[in-house]
Amino acid sequence: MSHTSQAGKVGLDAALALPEEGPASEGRSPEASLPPATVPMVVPLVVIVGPTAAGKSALAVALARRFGGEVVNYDSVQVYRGFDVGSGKLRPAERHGVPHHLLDIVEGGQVFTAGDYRREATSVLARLRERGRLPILVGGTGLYLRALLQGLFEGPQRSETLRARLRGIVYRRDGAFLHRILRRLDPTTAARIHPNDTQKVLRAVEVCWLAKQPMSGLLARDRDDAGHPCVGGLVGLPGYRAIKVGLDPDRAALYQRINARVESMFREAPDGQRGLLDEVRSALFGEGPEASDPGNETLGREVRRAGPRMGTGVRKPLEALGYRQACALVRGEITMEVAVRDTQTATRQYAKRQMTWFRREDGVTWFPGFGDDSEVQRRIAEWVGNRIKN
RNA sequence: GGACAGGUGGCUGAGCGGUCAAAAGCAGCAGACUGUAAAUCUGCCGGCCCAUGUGGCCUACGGAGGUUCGAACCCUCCCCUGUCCA
Repeated sequence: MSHTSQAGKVGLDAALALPEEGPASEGRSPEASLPPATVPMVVPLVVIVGPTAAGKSALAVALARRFGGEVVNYDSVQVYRGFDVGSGKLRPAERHGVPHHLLDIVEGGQVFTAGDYRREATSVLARLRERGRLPILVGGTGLYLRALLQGLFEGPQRSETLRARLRGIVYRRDGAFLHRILRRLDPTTAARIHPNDTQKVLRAVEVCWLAKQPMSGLLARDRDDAGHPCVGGLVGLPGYRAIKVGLDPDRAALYQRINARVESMFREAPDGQRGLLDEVRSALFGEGPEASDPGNETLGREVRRAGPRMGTGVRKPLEALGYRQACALVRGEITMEVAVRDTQTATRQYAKRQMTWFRREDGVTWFPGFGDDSEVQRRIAEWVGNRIKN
């Protein structure tokens, strides 16, 4: 099941390797069960889950200081450089010297996916293991966390060319038509995905097409390309024992915090620091590699017709909560009041979705309250301390 | 004081004699989620009841009366709100 850190890494990389490589072309002979000597020690890994604004980041820092850990981000917006205030990144001073990983690793114009995340995160974890540091995962993107902990099935990466073609179909016909195509390619998966969920239908068609086999088949595999056993096409994260902490603050209190936080994000920062609007302005109009933005107008129209899409010229993080509204505000399309209100609402809804996702995450121990409350920190630290020992 | 326009479920807003517990959107609640995920999508959404259904009952379209077999929709009066004229 497990491998040494080196072997494990290689194995993972192979497992994650992408479509170009032929199926059985591996030179390595699959070692389904490695000799015990090379099996790595199973090390603990702390995971913090919970809705936005619950104080996860503060808790992470507190735990890191207490247990000699380092923070590893699993938030899909915080990975972007230059998107700090709006994504709720801890400011350097608030990190109290604790190293943070996987922040600011992508430029605004670049696409970053769950697969990319898994690749980056596994290598960070390997490095921490070598240094004997306790990894503390914090963030809010359930899919990224799952991609890391459980793995992703071995399927093709997204292909912009194919997607462009498929989108053309959606354009000319409709989403339901694409779903009918999927039904022919892979009835099992088609049954699982609602015809209106074009984004997921599109991905499924892409997978079937590129892999030249039904996606449901890939999901049912019990052995990965390298011959290692896996479940449902997932290779998991061998060598780690996840200790999962969930923050479960009072709903009304959380919503109040969200409202207040959003409000202050939109206000110009008093102490000369960059605020949300500054971030948006520089992402939109200049400074930085992603300054010029030719095809944006045309794309805007496409976006409206075919739903939010990515492509050249569109910066993914600008579609994120708060940034989207801030853009509209900077362009003069909405007022400050509306921008704030919309962002507050959208953020509350996001928090709700996170709760739905994390509620069904396996093995989470939930704690009431906020993560920046010292009493809550103390209780959780005590509990985590016990879990690390066993 | 006069002339119009209007008052509909938490909000916006359709409906203008029966098929209306009342379109649609928003908000809210619940859920799904395997490479865009701070995304995308689904269900529920006046109350109560048998909880099987193209089910039953109650309360609802500013208030009070009236016309009608039947009214959110028509008439009368009253109370509010907006615009205009004084």
